[in-house]
Parts: sequence; C-alpha cells; structure tokens
Amino acid sequence: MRCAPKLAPASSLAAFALDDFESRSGSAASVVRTIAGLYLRHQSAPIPRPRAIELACAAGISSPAAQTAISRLIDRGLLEPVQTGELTVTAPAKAMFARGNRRIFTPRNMSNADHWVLVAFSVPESLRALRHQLRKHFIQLGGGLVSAGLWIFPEYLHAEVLEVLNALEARRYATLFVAQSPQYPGDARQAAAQWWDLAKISKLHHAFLATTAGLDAASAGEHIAYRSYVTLIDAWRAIPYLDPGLPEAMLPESWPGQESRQRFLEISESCKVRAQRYASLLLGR
Amino acid sequence: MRCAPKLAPASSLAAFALDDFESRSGSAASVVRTIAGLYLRHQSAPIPRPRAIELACAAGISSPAAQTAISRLIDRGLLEPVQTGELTVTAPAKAMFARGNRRIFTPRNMSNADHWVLVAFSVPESLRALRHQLRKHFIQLGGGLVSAGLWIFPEYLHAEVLEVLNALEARRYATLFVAQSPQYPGDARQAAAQWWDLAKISKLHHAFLATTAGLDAASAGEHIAYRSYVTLIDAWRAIPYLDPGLPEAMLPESWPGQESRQRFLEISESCKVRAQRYASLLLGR
DNA sequence: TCAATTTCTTGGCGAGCGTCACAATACTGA
DNA sequence: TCAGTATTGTGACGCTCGCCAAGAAATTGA
Repeated sequence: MRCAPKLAPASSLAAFALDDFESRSGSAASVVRTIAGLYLRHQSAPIPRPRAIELACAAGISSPAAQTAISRLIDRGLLEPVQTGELTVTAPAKAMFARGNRRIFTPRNMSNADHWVLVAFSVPESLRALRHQLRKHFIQLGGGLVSAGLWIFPEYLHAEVLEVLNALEARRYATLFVAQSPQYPGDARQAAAQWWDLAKISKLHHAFLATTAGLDAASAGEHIAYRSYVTLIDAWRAIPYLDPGLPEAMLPESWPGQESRQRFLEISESCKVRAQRYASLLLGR
Repeated sequence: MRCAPKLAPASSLAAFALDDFESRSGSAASVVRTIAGLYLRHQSAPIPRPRAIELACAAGISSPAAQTAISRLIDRGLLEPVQTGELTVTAPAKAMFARGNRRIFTPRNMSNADHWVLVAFSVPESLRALRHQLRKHFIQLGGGLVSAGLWIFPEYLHAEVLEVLNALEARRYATLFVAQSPQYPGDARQAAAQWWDLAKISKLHHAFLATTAGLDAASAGEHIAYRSYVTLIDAWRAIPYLDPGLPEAMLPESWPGQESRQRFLEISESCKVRAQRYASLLLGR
C-alpha cells in the first residue's frame, strides 16, 4: 500500500478542498502546475515522466527545475506515480482543476445592476485561527470588507463562498444575505476603494500586462504558441480569483482590468488551439 | 415674546425630529398625548383648555391628572397656548403625529418573501453617545441585531431607518443594503430569536391583550366607544414600532402578534366612528 | 540536498461594539 | 409642588474584529 500524500498540517487540507495558490506565478512549480491543469489532467493514460518534463521545458523551464517541480507536485498530492516513471493527476487535483476552470477561462465582470452576497460572521475568540483562515480565503475569493465581520462578494461567487465556509467548517458562524443596491455614505468609487485593496489588485493586472506584453504569437509556430499560452495562463490564473470584477461605476479612473482581461482573451483565443496541438504532439510521442 | 419650549439636553431634539415614547402607556400623560394625536391635532381652531380636559376625563383620566398632563405637554412643546386658556398642537408635534399615523393604524406584517434592509455601521469611539442613540432608536424602530454593527429591518422601514440616520447625523457612518433571502446557520426561528428580543415584544402584546380584554364596546354608547377607543390606541401605539411584524416562518409556536393585531383592528373598526363623533361633540361645545 | 527568500501561522495590540451597573435625570400621581 | 419610581445617559468591562510584527515553516532555484 502506498503512503498517503504528505499534507501540510492545517491549510493544505482545506486548500485542497478549496483552491490554493501556493506557488508564485512564473516559477517552475507554478508553470508545471499550470501545465498539469491545462493538459495532463485530460490524459486518461498515465504520462511518462519524460513527456511531462518535455512539456515544462517547452514552456521555458529548465530540465532540472522541471524535475524538482514534478517531484514536489507528487509530494503535494497533485500528481501520483502509477508505474515506474509514469504519472497521473490525482482525483482531488482533477476536481480542483475542474472547479477553477470556469473562473479562470471565462472571467466575469459585474454590471452595475448585479447583486451581491453579504457574509456576516462572528467566531469566538477561542477559534482565532479560523478567523484568519476565513479572512485569507475571503480575500483570495475576491471579497471586500465592508466593516468588521461583514464581507461582500459579487453574487456569482455565492456558491464558492459557501464552499469556503463549509470547507472550514465555519457555516454555523456565518449568516449570508443576497443584497442589491448598496447605499454607501459617499459614492460607489469611495466605497469600493474602502472595501477592497484595489491597489493590490491593480498591481496584479499590471504585472500580468508586463509579463504578457511581448506575447503576440498570432503568426508564430505551434511551439511558440504553446509557450505563450502556458505563460499567459500561468500569469493570469490567480487574477480572476483575487479580482471580483467590480462594475465600472465602482472602479477608479484608469483601471487596468478591462485591458488585462482583453489581453487574456485575445492571446488565449489566438494560441489555444495550436498550443493544444503542440501539447498533444509532445504527449502523444 | 414667549419662551421656547423647554427641551431636555440631547435626546428630545432628536426625539422630536423622530418619534418618542417617553410616557408609559396607560398613564395620564400618555392618554392625553394619544388624545392630542387622535383629535386635537385635526382642530384648526384653538381648543379651550376645559374642552381638552373634558376629553381626557371622558377617557377615564381624573381632572387634576389631566390638568398636569396638559401642562407638561405644553412644557414639552407638543401643545402651545395661543390665548388665555386656549391650546393648539404645535407644528412639529403635528408632523410627528402625522409620521406615526400610517404605522400605528395600518400595522404591517411581513410575508416570507418580503425583503430586508441591512444597516452596517461603524462610528469612532469618540462618538460613543451616538452609538447608544443609534441602538436605542433602531430597537424602537423594530430593528434586529444580526451581529456587532449589523442591524436588520423589514424593508418597509427603509425610509424610517434613513430618517433616524439623518436625524442623528449618522448617515456617513452607515452603509445600507436591501437584502433578500437571508441564509442563517440554523432555521428561521432560531435566527429571529437571536436577532430580536422576542420575549420583550411578546410581553408587549400580552399587556395589550390584557388591557383590551374587556373592551367589547360594539353595542355601547358613544361615550363608552370613545373611552374604549382612546384606551385601545393608547395601549396599542407603541407596539407597531417595537414589533417589526416578522413573517410567520420566523416566529415561535404561539405568537400573540396575530391575535393582538386582530383585536386592534376589530375594536378600532367598531369604535372609531362613534369615538370620533363623541370627540367632536365635546370639542364642538 | 541546501541555503536564501518568501510566505504563512501565531500571538499581541488597538479599536469598535454590546452589555452591564450606577448615577443623574425625568416622569408620575397625589 | 413634592416624594417615589422608572427611565435614560454615562462610563467601565469583556468580546470580537482587523492589523501588525516576529517567529516558524514552506517554497524556490541551483
């Protein structure tokens, strides 16, 4: 019998039931993880380890870095060796990838008329760690902090908020409301700037735009398209989580969100098919 | 020039802009106040003081008690002597009575589908008195406390909540949401029992039911009808303020609200016209 | 595998909020 | 007007909140 995948003490279990962003985008670990989510998870047959490494190398990762990255994903329980030198994506990882799919590839924006989800919670001081966890995951989900103990989300995140609460076994400490038309003291932009860390989110977008600036791979070959696509997804992946996609009326003057989103959709559209073909080519060898 | 009406230091000003319940129902002061709201305020001509006293006596108040009660209402600025021995209801008092009219005489009940108003507020520690005021008026308005700093009201109280916030100059510290379908940890009844002081509200209803138990004045004369009606209104007046009229799904097993409300409507219907006629009779003398 | 760096967890801190108790005030009825 | 009573305003307390910093742990690339 094989050893169970090693899990970090507290958070990884929840992170697995939820979603994690434990590697920095652009790093070898992150890119391999992206590749796993994009291609490996759809393979029904086990993948020979050299093929996986080739996929990573083709995306610009050095061979030894890819080696270690894969080993570490095995340790984390995302990948699983089935035979000597062959790998599969584990079931919980597949589920996790599937959950993230819609959010990443069809990022949503709110309109001014969209509704909200409010979460009012109060946990006793004895469970302080839980509070921290909740705050962390709420931020990671795109939540804003209205006032102490009251969080706000776009309504399209309703289900995911409940998932967080359930996964952390905090459902009993929270009350949810579906709300419309908030009436703040000032205007909408003031409220948004107070509830969300817009500076941080803006930085994410600018980093994405910088990373993907030279990625016009419309007329390049399949290899370049593949590499561009993986880079794109890897740089993009976390953004639709942290950015709630606030309606235009709540955002500051020059907000990079729209440009960023458009860039993603354009390059994605332009590279996706050829990237897939190239990945299949490597995997099918 | 006459002295301005004496006002208590802080609260009466706000209470005048809002509504006050500074006298206990059933007391002479309260009954005279009820009579002022029911009849005196509709008189265009000044009312001779003896007539006002007769109205109070006819409702079961002793003559000297009526005297002092009227004097005190003058001190409070609700009544105003225009000539020697003649009275009018002051303009702000008329406005206050008018505001209370709909709430008292057409008490509302929520249905299970009705929406809510959420008020999230946060005031700095330096304005602690304001916090107390807010809490007091929110309770007096039928609000429930969801968690620290988050109050909930039936949506039909939306305007009145805003009035409280404006009158206390607290608009800038509060954010309002119109919400639907709260999702509590437990069931609806548990949530209501936690958010509102249902025991206190229940006591109010039972007190009302006890006071109005023997008031079947359907076939009595105009005097009895008048007396019953004033007693009824006086005993009832505060209830629609403190009771939000929660939907049936949120109330405990044996809730007196429905019976109480029905009793009010029945006796009101049965006595109103005759009571009015009797009051006109006394006033027209 | 290993060291540098970054993250994350953990505990302390100040602030906001409701509750409670007490003193001052206001109300009540004779 | 006056004494008895109830209510209200005020301050202290405990709880929970987010924030911050230091220590622990994990991640990263070679």
